[in-house]
Amino acid sequence: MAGAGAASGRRAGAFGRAVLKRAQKTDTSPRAALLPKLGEVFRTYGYEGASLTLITAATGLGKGSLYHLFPGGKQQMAAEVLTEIDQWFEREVFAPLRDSAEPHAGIAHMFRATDDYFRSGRRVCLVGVFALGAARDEFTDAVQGYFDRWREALAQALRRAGQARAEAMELSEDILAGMQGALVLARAADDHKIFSRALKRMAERVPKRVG
Amino acid sequence: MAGAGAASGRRAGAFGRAVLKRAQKTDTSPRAALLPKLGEVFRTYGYEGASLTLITAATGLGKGSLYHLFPGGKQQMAAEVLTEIDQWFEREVFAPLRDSAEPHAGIAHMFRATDDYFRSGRRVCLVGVFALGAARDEFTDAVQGYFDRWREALAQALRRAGQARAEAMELSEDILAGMQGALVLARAADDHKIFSRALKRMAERVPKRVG
DNA sequence: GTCTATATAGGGATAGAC
DNA sequence: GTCTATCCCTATATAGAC
Repeated sequence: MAGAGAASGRRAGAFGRAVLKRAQKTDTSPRAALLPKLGEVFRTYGYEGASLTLITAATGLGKGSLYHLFPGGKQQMAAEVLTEIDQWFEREVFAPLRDSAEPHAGIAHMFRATDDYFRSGRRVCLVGVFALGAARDEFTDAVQGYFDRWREALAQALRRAGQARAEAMELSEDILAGMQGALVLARAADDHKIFSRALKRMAERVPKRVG
Repeated sequence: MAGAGAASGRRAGAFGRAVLKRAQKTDTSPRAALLPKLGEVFRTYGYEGASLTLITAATGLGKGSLYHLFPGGKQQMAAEVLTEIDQWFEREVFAPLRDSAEPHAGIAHMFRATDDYFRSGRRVCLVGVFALGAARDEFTDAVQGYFDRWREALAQALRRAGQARAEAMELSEDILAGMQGALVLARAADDHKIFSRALKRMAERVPKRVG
């Protein structure tokens, strides 16, 4: 779930489907199926804590198979997981924020998709976990880009919704920080409702549509 | 720095000083001097990533010395670091929130002390780092207690400042989450100003004193 | 493409000299 | 109280059989 490709393969001949797949960069190779499982291991144990033993247990594959699929080892696994996460957010969150005709709809969609993705607070943010640790320096671009493009897309939607430039910048920063912090607090207290409450309050801080 | 004991040993005879030390639990043993250095290693590399090799480099002590001082190994080191952090916040942040005659003064003091402690965003929160990783389960009480008592002390100050019970609970949660999230974003973007901006905006969300 | 060795390095931890 | 030397285990990674 939450992975790429859930929306593919709907109605197309063999040729059309292949084109579609390439166009959307949907990967049906065995590696693609592993990425969500790898993601959960990195999320739970962090980059350093995610040992190959834990990874073999989570994936059901031996080390030999893993290195066959990811010759670059753990680093490549994490890099591909980050790429997949980025693509998911680009499609499900950033693009709607930028493209939806009605900016409030895009913002509402962001809150829904985010709540889903983080399982209403039961799941932490892998990019946040990496950002806080030493792994940040090994995955700088992915970590910076994720938050940067999220903030930028959200600020743009807020501006389109009528907010002044400075206020849109500030509120987008507040909302992103509020979500990340709520994930920290939720996991610290082992109480996922902290995240739901925070999401709700942040949605309320978005100025309503005039008229 | 930012550790315990900076305020001790000011003006007291040998006996008075000893009493003072015990009363404040100020520890002048060599172990106490190591805790800040250990803290920085755990903060930077996380619990799993903080290898004894890194720790020996940061402290200038060999493994033998470290195990002489901390027979419980890495676990004990981390536990004592967490205790020291907790004591520092209890003294510099939680107690002022609870005890200051003027609640707004306690809250203002919290923002100043927090800005200092996190070096205006250049430093991440060790408790937050632990909370997000697998170490949380090994240090549950310390991790839960830290955020819990902070939130509780802040909510109490907000109530004393005139806020309704429910609003005080919500705002205290927002402020804690906002700070933690801002530390994540600041480190992700490698831009500590994100934290300062967030602190300022959160201070503005605290209702002003009436009159 | 998957597995079972195996190689090599680094992990945490201990013993014992000084 | 500090060091060096060492133990044993687990880490990542590779080779090669199937």
